[in-house]
Amino acid sequence: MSRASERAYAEIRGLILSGDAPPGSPLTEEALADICGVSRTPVREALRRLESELYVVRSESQRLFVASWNAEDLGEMFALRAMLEAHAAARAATRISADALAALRAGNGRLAAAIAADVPDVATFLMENRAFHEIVITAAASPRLATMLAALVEQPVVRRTAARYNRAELARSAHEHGELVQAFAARDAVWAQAVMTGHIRRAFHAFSAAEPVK
Amino acid sequence: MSRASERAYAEIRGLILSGDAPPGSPLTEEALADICGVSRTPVREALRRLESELYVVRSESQRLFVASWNAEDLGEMFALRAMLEAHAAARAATRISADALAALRAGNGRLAAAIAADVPDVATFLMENRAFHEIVITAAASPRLATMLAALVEQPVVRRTAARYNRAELARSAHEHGELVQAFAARDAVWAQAVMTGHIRRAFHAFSAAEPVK
DNA sequence: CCCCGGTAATTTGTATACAATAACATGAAC
DNA sequence: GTTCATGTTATTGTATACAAATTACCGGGG
Repeated sequence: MSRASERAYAEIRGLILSGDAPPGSPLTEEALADICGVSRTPVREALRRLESELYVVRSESQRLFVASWNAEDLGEMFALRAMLEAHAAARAATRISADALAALRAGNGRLAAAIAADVPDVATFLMENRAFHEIVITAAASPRLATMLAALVEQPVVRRTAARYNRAELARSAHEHGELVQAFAARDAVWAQAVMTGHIRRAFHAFSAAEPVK
Repeated sequence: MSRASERAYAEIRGLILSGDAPPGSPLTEEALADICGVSRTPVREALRRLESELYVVRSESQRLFVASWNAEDLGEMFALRAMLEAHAAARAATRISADALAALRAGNGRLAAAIAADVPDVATFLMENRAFHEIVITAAASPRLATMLAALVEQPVVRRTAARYNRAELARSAHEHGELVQAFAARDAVWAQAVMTGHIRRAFHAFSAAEPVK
């Protein structure tokens, strides 16, 4: 995708992620074209992509809306994510490079230190958390798996989960990441898979408890 | 998607599935527009969709080609399919309706009878096989899971696997479907998941043995 | 013979105009 | 007051023209 449609994609995605375009709100091509400063053509391409990534949904009459979700959707997304990401962890355990493993260890060390020092910098946590999971997915070396996971993890509602952690949950998350590093170091696929399954499912339940979906 | 782009999508997809557009061959918008009898605009939309469904791949210079695969890709696709479809079977076991279960039983009965009577009608088998798996996926009631599976199962190379079965493999497949029906009737998610896992993995190994990828 | 520029040809990207379709509002009939 | 028909408006779908980028080809130089 080239310049204009790429810009439009980033712009519209930003509107959705920031909440400026809330779930369920309609998206018209012309309005978005004005906002992005391009014509409708690249906007249409961006919307197609956002649709395939489940950011937007299309009504039977071809009108587009920001995707919304209910409790059932959320449960479904996390169940799939747990399964796929645990599979990724299992693959990563036997494939991860020494460099990548070191990067995981370093990132998690930084995070643990910040938590221990009682510096609950949420932005830092989100960044480190994201980097951790991305390294694991890359190490799994399965492009289709990566694509599928991206469709789940990039969903705004899923990204929001980690932002809601309290201090105890941050510490728990960092501890689980630490255990994953151990499992990777031991090249133990079964162990890694089990830890990741629990890691994701606990994240889901902590989030559900904290922010019950209407 | 509306008339012209829908037609273009079906037309181009047909070219890929039939082999008229073999893996690796380039796809230019104008040529496809001529073939489909529409302008480039709906062709572009169709190609975007085919790209998101992995039928076509895009080079770094934005040129499109029919997707190709190697042995590693094939193994990856089947590993993912086994995991996802086993999950679908597990969900279906506790959710499937009496009607859907009856449809599975009936379809598999027809198939078993045809095999027993030594009528190896491949087209019939493919149709029944496809219907069986589709009922299971529908019964799983997880739209995201269905989308992910479709991206795998619809791949030409995957669809080809079942077409290569010999008589013994047909019988085996029908028998496994029968066991799945039993597991569903018993509402046994663990059993259904295990049977489906083996079913897909055996299909993969039978195919790999019969048609080693260059 | 190979390599390197430069130009022509091909291909994709974007903008715009117009057509088709769906949503909406208005008003008449019951 | 409700309902249905109809015209109006808004929105999406398609075609086309042109711009930008990439590729291919050709000629000259090393």
